[in-house]
Amino acid sequence: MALISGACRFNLWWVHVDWSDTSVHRVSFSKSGEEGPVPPALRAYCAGTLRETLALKSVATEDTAPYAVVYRAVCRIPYGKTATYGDIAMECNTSPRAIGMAMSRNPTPLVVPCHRVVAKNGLGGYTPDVSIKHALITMEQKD
DNA sequence: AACGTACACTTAT
DNA sequence: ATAAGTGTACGTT
Repeated sequence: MALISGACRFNLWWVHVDWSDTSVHRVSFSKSGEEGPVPPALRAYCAGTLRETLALKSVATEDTAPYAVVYRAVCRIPYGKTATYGDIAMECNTSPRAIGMAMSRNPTPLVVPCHRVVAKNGLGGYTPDVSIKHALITMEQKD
């Protein structure tokens, strides 16, 4: 199976996706890009027409992946809602710091909705830019 | 309100 | 094998 590389636009950003027909391998953001093939569900999500958690498989949730357990817990966060690092940590029987590390190393943002994980007191951080996180949360919470 | 420490885990030396 | 870093949380000052 060949890897497909494509991109679609979200807000003011481009979402680059490396994926096969069955699972997503890598998702990244940049300010410029070119239209290309992306999973239909992901495209719909970026367009704001898919109002639920992506059901795509990600390499991040494979059993062999380091933070698989954490990523699965993150996927459990319902669309439009958020959880704190502490919440996830409790679910995984781990510490908030491990969650932060897992999120920062998340190979597939969006597919694993790490943007729904926020700090207890506010937004928390995000790479490459918190504005993406904010835009995503805003989009999910708007009617 | 600010500071320090503890939490679990990964990556680099 | 050891040390330090990480998008935190909580208790104490």
